Amino acid sequence: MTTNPGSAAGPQGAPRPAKHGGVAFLLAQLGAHATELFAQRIAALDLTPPQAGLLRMLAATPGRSQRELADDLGMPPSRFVPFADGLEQRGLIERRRNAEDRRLYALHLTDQGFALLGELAGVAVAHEQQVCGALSEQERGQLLGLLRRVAEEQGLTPGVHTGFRSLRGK
Amino acid sequence: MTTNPGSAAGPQGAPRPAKHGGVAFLLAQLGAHATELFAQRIAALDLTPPQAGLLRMLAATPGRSQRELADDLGMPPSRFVPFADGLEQRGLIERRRNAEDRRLYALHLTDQGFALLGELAGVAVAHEQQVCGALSEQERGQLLGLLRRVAEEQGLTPGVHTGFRSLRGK
DNA sequence: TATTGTTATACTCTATAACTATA
DNA sequence: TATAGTTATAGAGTATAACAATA
Repeated sequence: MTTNPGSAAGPQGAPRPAKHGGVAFLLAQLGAHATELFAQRIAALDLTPPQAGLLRMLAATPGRSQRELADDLGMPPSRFVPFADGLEQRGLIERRRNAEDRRLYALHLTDQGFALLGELAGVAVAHEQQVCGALSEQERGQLLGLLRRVAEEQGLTPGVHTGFRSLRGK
Repeated sequence: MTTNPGSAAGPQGAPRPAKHGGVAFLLAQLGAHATELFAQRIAALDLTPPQAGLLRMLAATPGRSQRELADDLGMPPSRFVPFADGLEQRGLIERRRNAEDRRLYALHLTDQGFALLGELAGVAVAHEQQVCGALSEQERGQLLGLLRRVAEEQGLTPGVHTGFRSLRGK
């Protein structure tokens, strides 16, 4: 179809400069940016975003099964295995057998895991500062409130997100 | 979980429950979420987020070289080639030779490309509504203002983001 | 010699689907 | 029979680097 339809903003008329983006676009853009900055920071701890995510999740609710955790992280169980292996070999997490149902593992942080999580918290603070540098303390609170409302309404689980598509730091 | 072995709360004291996230974390979480919803919507147009991104970029500033565009999209030139091929074969964009420097192509939208961009605009509106459903009109404006300030201070180019890591819609 | 676009290739990542052990 | 974890494997996606044409 060459003749076409549609919108007039074509070859001739001034095409809307694809306005530079509404809230949704800015969220996507800033989200990717924040994720990238965070990935760079935690690379110093030899961690990737999904690894940091698992450590946080295990601190929040220890003893969960691999399948549950894999689901929360948005990865298939088969991928979770080598993913957890890496952290276990580094002594950051450990797999304990569940006595009641011996098919399941119960994953826990080790002392080393908790220690690293502590460092991670420090990094997160610096990261937050860097990202929010443009805003006053008050505005930061305002933004936080709005984002929380949106996140809740969208049905997102606090503290976890399945958006870490790649396992590599970047 | 039953026995709940060991301390649920870390080696000793209660570890901060990895608080559910500051501004930076929420941006990452919501950004990934918004990107996913958008990808699902434009799949109906047989487009992926980076493809939609290129169409927008070509509407905003036509005639740019492949290398420039590839850089903006965060992909190596070698990956841009088959990426552009797909859109060209669908008649959405066209490669014109640059008379001044014949090494370069000048990429442009075709009429079909403009038409599809029009449809895309409609989708974007619906997407914005869905993501901002929790907020009043006023709050939406407030959020938009805050996000723009952050984006600007972070040095992000309006309208483009390199965060589309994968070529597939998802 | 440097740069744009292209192709070739090797490598990583990923999902799917078998396989085991428990239930 | 169904489920958690694991392993194997084939396919897709990716970057690196060589190449051709132009500057």
